[in-house]
Amino acid sequence: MNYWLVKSEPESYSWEDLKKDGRTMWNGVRNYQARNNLNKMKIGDLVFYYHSNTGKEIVGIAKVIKEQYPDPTTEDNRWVVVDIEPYKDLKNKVSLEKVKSDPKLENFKLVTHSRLSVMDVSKDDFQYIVQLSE
DNA sequence: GCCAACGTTGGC
DNA sequence: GCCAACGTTGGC
Repeated sequence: MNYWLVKSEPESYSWEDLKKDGRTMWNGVRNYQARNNLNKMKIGDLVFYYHSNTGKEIVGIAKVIKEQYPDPTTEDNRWVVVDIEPYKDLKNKVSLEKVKSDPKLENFKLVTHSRLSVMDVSKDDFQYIVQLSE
């Protein structure tokens, strides 16, 4: 079981949209590092859902329900998608500000690789952030 | 809305 | 293979 974090601008597709839809295809990734992470996702993996730009906070946890397949929104076969569904709301959202100010999370990729849109999260960090949200 | 950081592209 | 130019992301 692995843990991940994906970013989305709530203006284009928010956590609420995902809950309304029940599931979604995570398309639009056009970055190799992010794509490589999509490739590694397995059914059942848990994924933090982060709102970038507006909110700048982790708002929920999604679950991988379909592993990588070619992105149908492009002819370019380099890119893949996965399907996710909402798994859990975070009781208390965890803001970027909080993540940044927490010395335990100084190596969290959200801070150190701020432009990466799909990143892996260590089990320790995942559990720690879940704790922060309770 | 600006701009820094970073990734990609293409000319040489 | 280098690097300048350009495009995109995301915090502020």
